[in-house]
Amino acid sequence: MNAKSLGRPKTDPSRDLKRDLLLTSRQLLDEGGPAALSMREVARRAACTHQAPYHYFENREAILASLVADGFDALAERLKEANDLSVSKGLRAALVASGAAYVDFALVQPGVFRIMFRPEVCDPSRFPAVQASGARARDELDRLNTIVHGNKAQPTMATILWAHVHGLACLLLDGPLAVQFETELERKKYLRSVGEKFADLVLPESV
Amino acid sequence: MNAKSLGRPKTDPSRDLKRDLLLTSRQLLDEGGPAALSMREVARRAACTHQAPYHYFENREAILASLVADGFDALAERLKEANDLSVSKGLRAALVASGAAYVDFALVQPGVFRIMFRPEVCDPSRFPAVQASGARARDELDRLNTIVHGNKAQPTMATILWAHVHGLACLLLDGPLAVQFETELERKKYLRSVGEKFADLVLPESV
DNA sequence: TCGATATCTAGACACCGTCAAGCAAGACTC
DNA sequence: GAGTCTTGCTTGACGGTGTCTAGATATCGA
Repeated sequence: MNAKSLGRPKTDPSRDLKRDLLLTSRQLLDEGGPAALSMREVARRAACTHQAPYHYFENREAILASLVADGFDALAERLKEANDLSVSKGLRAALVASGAAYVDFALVQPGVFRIMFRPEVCDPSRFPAVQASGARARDELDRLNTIVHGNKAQPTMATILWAHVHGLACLLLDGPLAVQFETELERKKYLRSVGEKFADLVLPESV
Repeated sequence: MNAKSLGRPKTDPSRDLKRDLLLTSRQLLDEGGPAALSMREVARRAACTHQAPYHYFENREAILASLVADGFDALAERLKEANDLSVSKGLRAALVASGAAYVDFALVQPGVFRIMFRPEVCDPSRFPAVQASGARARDELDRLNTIVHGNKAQPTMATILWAHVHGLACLLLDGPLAVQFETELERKKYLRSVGEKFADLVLPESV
């Protein structure tokens, strides 16, 4: 039986409910965090009954897991692009760009970023796709470490790199840095100087 | 009217329901995150009706806010003790101890730590006590910055310090470092070497 | 004795996630 | 072209949730 050709095609082929549900979910997540993402509200906004989402997602956590996996993929992609700068622009540029990419991702997709490291919201051990995408992001940060330190790279240094960018993103999203800046320009300027300062610490010989 | 002397004293004076509710809440938070903290479950565990908690807390968020404020106070206290080491043991010892104190706090009170930087769970702007306690913790980290850098201290450096310890705590609690270690001893050893390595970066002259 | 007040209890409401059942219609088999 | 399979939903129900409203009861000051 060819599953693809069976069954009723959508009455409105221009509509993709699954995609709409994911878009709506991301919106709700950005607006009010995971607590604001209810199956019934998602359904209401996507203009379907409260059970329709269960056709595409086993349960609420499966929606979150899908968003988290996509989030890690997007983050890995951004980090890869930043790391690749090392070829054309050198170590230091790659280091600064990676930090900026990580923080920028958190600011652009705050709702998803906030749940990406929260096992009680979405437990990676129950979603292999989340684990795989998470590993991809992690690999890029490890790669940054070897780019910066070459064969002298140590795991402790990779941890320091990740802790720095992750902590910075958290403080900017929800911590004291969230309310400190009047304009986006100010914030970017400050972030840039933090990035440069951190690069000075990690690559003192290049000061 | 002296509000303290009015009203019915507790039938069982050895019982302090408010305290019990807070203890129970912290337990639930550690067990399953904020989603697991329901007013009704708190009431059940504290052996009262589902409405009794409302006598002491305006709503669910008020319980969380109380825990968060206490959490920031405890964190500030730990950081203060670590910073004070600078007098007897020097800058570097204070720097390493502060990082260890921050991370240790997150591991000892994971449930509370996880919601301390999550405005959608507990919005500081609605709870002045949370803001005040949060500022106290922040002040200690700023103080660490001036201890380490003296009159050359810059805000960017304070941000780097906070981002480092906060990121480390997050990665350890819920990130990739959470599953990496077999024993607590291994984890402590690794954390120690991360702390020393970070101190090397921040205080290169003392290497 | 009599409110006033603290400390709760009891019931109701709307909303939540999700289980169970069913229905309409295109695609395939014959 | 009838019958069956399958998809993509809809409808209804259940027990759980936060919280509003309305008491109930016990102890104090007067």
